[in-house]
Amino acid sequence: MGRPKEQRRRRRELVAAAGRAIVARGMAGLRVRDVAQEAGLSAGLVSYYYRDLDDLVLEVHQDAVDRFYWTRARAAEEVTDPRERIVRLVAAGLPTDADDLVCRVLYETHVHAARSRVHAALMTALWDREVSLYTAALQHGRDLGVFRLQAPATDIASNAVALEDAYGLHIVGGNSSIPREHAHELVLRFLETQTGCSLTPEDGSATEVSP
Amino acid sequence: MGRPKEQRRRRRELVAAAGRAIVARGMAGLRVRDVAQEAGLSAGLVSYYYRDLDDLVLEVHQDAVDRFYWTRARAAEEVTDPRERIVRLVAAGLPTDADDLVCRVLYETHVHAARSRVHAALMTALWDREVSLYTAALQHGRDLGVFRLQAPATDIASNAVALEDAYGLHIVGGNSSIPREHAHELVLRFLETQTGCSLTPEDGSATEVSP
Amino acid sequence: MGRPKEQRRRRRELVAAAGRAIVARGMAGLRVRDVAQEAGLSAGLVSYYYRDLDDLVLEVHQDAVDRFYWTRARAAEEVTDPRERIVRLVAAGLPTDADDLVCRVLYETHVHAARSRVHAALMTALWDREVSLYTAALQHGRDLGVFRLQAPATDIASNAVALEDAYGLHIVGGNSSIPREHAHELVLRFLETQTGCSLTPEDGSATEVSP
Amino acid sequence: MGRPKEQRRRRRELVAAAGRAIVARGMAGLRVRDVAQEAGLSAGLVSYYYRDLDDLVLEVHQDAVDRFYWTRARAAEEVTDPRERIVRLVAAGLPTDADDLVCRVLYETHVHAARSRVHAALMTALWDREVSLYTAALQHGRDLGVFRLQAPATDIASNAVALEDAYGLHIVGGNSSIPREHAHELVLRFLETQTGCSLTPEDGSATEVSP
DNA sequence: CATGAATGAGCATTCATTCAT
DNA sequence: AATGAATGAATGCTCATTCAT
Repeated sequence: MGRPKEQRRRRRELVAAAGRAIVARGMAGLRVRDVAQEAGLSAGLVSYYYRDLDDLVLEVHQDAVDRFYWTRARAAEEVTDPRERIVRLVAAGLPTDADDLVCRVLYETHVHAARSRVHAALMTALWDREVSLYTAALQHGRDLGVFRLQAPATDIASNAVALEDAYGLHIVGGNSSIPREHAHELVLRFLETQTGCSLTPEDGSATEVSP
Repeated sequence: MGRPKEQRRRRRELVAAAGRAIVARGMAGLRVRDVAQEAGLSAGLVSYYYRDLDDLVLEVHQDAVDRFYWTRARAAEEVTDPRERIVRLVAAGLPTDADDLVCRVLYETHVHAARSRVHAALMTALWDREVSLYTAALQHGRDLGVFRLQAPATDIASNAVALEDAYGLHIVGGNSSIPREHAHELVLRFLETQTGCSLTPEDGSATEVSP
Repeated sequence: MGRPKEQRRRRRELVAAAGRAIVARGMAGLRVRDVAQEAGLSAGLVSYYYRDLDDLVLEVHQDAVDRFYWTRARAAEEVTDPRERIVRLVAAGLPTDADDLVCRVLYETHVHAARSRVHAALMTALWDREVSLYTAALQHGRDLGVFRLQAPATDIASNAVALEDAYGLHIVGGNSSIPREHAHELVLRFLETQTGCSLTPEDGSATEVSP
Repeated sequence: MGRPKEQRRRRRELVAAAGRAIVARGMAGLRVRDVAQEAGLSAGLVSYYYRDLDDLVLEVHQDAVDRFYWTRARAAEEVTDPRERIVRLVAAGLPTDADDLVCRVLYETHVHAARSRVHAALMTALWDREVSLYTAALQHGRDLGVFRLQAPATDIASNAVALEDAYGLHIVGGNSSIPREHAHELVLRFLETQTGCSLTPEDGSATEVSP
């Protein structure tokens, strides 16, 4: 019944609206009304498309995970130099600012994962994919002889992703002791020591660190 | 007017109950009823003690911050050896398990900080205190000649706290790719490379890492 | 957006129901539930139409004022003879019986006026309009030479309205010493002495009072 | 049990407090809490003295009736001249101002009489006593040859009391078209025409009205 | 497809009352 | 005698949902 094209469009709108609503009201406080208002629709229509709010929330999480992952993956793919690739991964791995929508949705859903198996699974999946991204870049650099890794690639990758996660949490949370730029520096310095390679992005000529 | 002793006792009970309720239902979904039920009291009595739920939530956050910080500070103070001190800081900095109450409350309130100045301030304060704890321990070890720091003490401290924050988030969130033990290892390995010092806790005889 | 016709009908129903509820429970004791029950609707719907009960109460007052005034004005207009007109004004100015709905609503709101500027204004407005009605009728009779007024027309009018107000209050209040018929007599006798004109309605031939 | 003196004192305090509370919140909206707060006591104690609020309200009504009646009776008794007596009755029959406590209580209870037999009886009793007061004064003046009554004494008395009741209602209700002074004038003018006797209180020498 | 009307369940809150002190 | 603690009932309100249009 109806045109499936319209259906899909509406659902995409609702996912976007729900994301904004979650950011505004908090995951656990999400109400059908909020989604409707964000979407500029009636509350009844939201129920019409999503019988269960949890389904909608799940799609929001999936959507955020995809957006976040592919943004980073694409950013990394755009360059071949392993140093450049790492620098780009870090840049795309931190929230652009305290209002970064995708990141805020992800933190909301991540904390919510403590109460939901499905969301825990999505969180785990994103983690694994992010670690893979870093691992691949690190191994690539090592294979090219650019990086001299001080630890197993997956360990370095894990810690890099962890640092991003933590600093991201504090950035969107408004921790005044950690400006985004500072966080950015700290992650890069960490990777420099772990790869034995300068990753200063400003001068454009990332060079090996002399011992 | 009444017995202030009883008042304070009740309020402490309610703070504890509210913490459990927040963990169970989520920060934004917290209802007076939940707190009352957790405390085994009537809903009316919760309103009687806390006209505004926000006040109660704030006390929960403060309480969690204090508990978390002092547990770590005390754990660190119990030993004088800088290596032991670092090891203890890491152990006390990660959730004991996925159900660690204080940690789950902290993650709930941290994400909520994105919507509340006051909670952002509390989160910032905890961060600063944790970084100080690590910084002091690192400087102490350096002064004793045990640590050869590969970066400024505060930078290493920041990254250490960040790693704990992130791994803690994934532990309580049920990330099956990061068991607590693994996270523990990763943080310690990070600190070993940054301090140039073995921090293996098992054998009890932490020794310098030979280059 | 919806059918305004239906909206207005529902609101009129609610005003009527609220009037009955006020009479049954008293102005200050009015509850949303009472209105809903009187209207045979759910309590939620009352809130849906009137966010604030005060707004509904205000409309009830306005409605009662209008009904009361226009009933009297129309009654007076139906006849041209000034004596008949006065007689009709008096008859329409007293409650039909102790259960007269409009009158009971008016007394409830009048007493409530002591606590509310808005209701005081409505009460004043009704008073002024009633006095005007009598004043006009008295002047008309005087101009025709039927009445010989013993005092300024507005003074007589004021006192006539006051007598109705007081006797009406006692009639709806169940004062057993003042049956409606007696009150009616007393007001008419007062007006006979003030107009120097017989106003006996029974025999149908009101004649001048001989001095 | 206990000292009955204290009991009676407390109950008198509560009656006074309840009167103030009724004026502030309205008869039907009266709550135990309001009485307690007005009396500066705990809510539990009000329940202790008056198991049923209706009993307290009844005493408030009785108290107001007594106060109102005896204030007038005493005012009238203080002078022997029938004109002076009438003038004093009128003065004591109108509220001193819009906040006149006894009068406001009486109007609250009078309107409430429409819902309560007992209060209707009290209202009737007050009415009868007031009419008696006027009737006696009028007959006294007539017997002395000072008044030439234009109607039966009880009829004039009834109308006089009615005028006071109505103007009093509008005065406490805040009817801006009827200042107290104006109401006072209108009642006196009415009585002058009915008694054929000047009742101007200002000059101190009330004299017969020449026809 | 989309809305406003309408409901009932669930919520926080307020209240009168009871109880221990 | 008097109070504050504590509760359960009741109230108003908000919400998700259903339905007619």
